[in-house]
Amino acid sequence: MTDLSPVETAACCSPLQREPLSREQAERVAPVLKAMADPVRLRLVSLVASHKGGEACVCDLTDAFDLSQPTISHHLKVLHETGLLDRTKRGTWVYYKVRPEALASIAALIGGAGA
Amino acid sequence: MTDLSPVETAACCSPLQREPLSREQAERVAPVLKAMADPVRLRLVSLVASHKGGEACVCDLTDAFDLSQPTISHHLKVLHETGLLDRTKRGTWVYYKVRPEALASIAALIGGAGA
DNA sequence: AGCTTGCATCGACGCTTATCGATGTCTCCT
DNA sequence: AGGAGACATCGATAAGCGTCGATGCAAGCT
Repeated sequence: MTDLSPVETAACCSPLQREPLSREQAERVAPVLKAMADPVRLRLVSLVASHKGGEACVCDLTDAFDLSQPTISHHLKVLHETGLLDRTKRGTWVYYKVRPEALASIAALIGGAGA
Repeated sequence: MTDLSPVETAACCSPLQREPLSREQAERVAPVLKAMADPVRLRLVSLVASHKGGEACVCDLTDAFDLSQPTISHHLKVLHETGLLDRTKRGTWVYYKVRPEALASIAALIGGAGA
């Protein structure tokens, strides 16, 4: 019981087009997709990923939106709890970093062709 | 203005980790992810994809769930309007078929590595 | 014509969620 | 110690969404 994050439990499914997803599998995968199914969170992931060093602090991200700081913090929390973003605190700042394997496993699930 | 479906307008973005998504791009892509961010719809796509001939009629799908027929119909409508599923009526039955390019473009957007 | 079957649409209900302002916590600086 | 800045948490509100039963519509059968 190492308490896997949603994205980790989602990694162990064969591609969508390969064989039918079980109910349990679908219920584990859906939250991960749901975490990305928001314009703000999509941009957050994208901003963090393409930021210098592959990580960004909250202050960098907050400036990119016309949203309040608590709202951004909330979205980052969702992405972190899902296992899509890593969190590191250094001094006063908190840095977020994408987990490439997470995105890769989702992509494999969705786009995994018959091959 | 050939009235593109969401998934088609979403196809023309570079991968998430490549460069930051614009607000407009994010708002076009999010609905597509949202369409897949549901356990039932995930299973529907998976069931249709792996069904004989790559297509399935609604009756086949309804039997796979403990949900009412209107509910399944609603989910299929969402998937169809997003451009993920094609719809064909033959006689009394309606057949749904996945659009592999749609899934592929989403996968490319999410998992498109730096390479 | 009338009935039956397959699927879509409608209206309603309850739950989830995105957003905000206010507040709390922690760290750094003076 | 005290103040300031960075980020998280809380409580509230409004909008969105999944689900249902009831109904509508079209195609095939008797």
